[in-house]
Amino acid sequence: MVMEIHNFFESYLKQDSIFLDKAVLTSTYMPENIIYREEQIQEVANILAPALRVEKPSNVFIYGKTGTGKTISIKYILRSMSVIAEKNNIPLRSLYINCKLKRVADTEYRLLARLIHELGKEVPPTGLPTDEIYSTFYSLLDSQRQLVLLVLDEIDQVTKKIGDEMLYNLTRINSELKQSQICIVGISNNLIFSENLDPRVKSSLSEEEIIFPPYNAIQIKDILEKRAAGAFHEKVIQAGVVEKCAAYAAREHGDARRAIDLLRIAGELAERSGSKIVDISHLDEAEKKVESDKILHATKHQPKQFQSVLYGILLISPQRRSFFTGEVYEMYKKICLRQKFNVLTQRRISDILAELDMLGIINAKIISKGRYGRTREIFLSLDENIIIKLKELLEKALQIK
DNA sequence: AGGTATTCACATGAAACTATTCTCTGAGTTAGG
DNA sequence: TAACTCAGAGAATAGTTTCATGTGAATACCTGT
Repeated sequence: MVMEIHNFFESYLKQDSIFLDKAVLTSTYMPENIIYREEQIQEVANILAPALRVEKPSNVFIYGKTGTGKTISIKYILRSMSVIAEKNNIPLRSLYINCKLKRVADTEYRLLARLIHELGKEVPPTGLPTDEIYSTFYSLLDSQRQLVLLVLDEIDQVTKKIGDEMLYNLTRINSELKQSQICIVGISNNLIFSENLDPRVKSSLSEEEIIFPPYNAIQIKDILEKRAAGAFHEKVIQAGVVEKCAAYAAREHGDARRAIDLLRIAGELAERSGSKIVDISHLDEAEKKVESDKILHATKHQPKQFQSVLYGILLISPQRRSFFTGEVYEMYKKICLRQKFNVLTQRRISDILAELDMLGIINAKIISKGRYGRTREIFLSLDENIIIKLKELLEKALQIK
């Protein structure tokens, strides 16, 4: 047994990979130059350039859907700015925070804690009053003369959870600081994000706005080709694969990241099956895998109650094409009783259903049945394979049967 | 027939509560001098 | 007397409950012909 594993690793090592450098297809990879985004990068650079003279640039807001190159562009700019700053001894500091990361920066406290961490000081994960965290942050910022570029990626996620009060505080930091200056760059996926923001915050935060339009199919194809050339050995990718991949992503509002992910997974699947090439069939398989992984992963880390609701839906769905909140709630109650979980209120279930809808696991529409009330009409539009896997997962998690 | 008023079955929002996790503080305890 | 322990106070957070209010259109109920 041990020997077998040993042999497996030996031969795994010997077999040459179809990948030249897989890292090229990951989201952390930084290309030499970013194509089709030159205009936007120049614009942002124009706005932020005063930072190099230690003058406070205008706050910037960047909009654009997922996979339109926002994050990578801003990182690219930050990187080259800090290179220059270092060379010329400019006290410039850039902080990049992704606000969406669960349990890292998705609350006011944690976001600040994260910022402090980036500034090189540790702070306990909980237990302290928020004001204290604020003052630590202030004093840390003000400890020396410097200009801080604060990039908040997916900023809409924070506001959704904790309101815009903290953004207001951030915009006011400058007046409190004696030595330093801070410039905020907000990045948002949501195009109408700033509309339901406190007007004061809105005006001071979005002094400048830049929009990243989606890529079209041709652009995605070019991007993919460039990446593929770096990632795979020559002649691995079969004709038409890149094209199809691009077409698929273009259909989904020009999301380049998805296209790149898809290509990477297709490559991994091909490699795992021992193939020397990547063809369309691998791509199709990858597409399915991405979808099912997304859903399985999302459900796996949810609380029991959430899983119970989903299990209830799975039990109802084979018989019915669509069903309503009340029915799901009844089924859910039965499950809880049987498994001796405590039963949550319908109010909560309503929220859980909304979350399931957000995750794309169910498809819910709010309809009015006139005299017979108003409710969600729920469809479960998952592939048969995924349903089976999902059911297995849930039964295990909930210890059913 | 045509118009309007009701009414159902939830949706949606806000606030408040609960359990858990964590820090900090200071009293009490211990061990060594 | 310094070092250690440990309970209790105070905070933040996720998940939930409670209370309140909103809502779209199929029906019930009128009205006048």
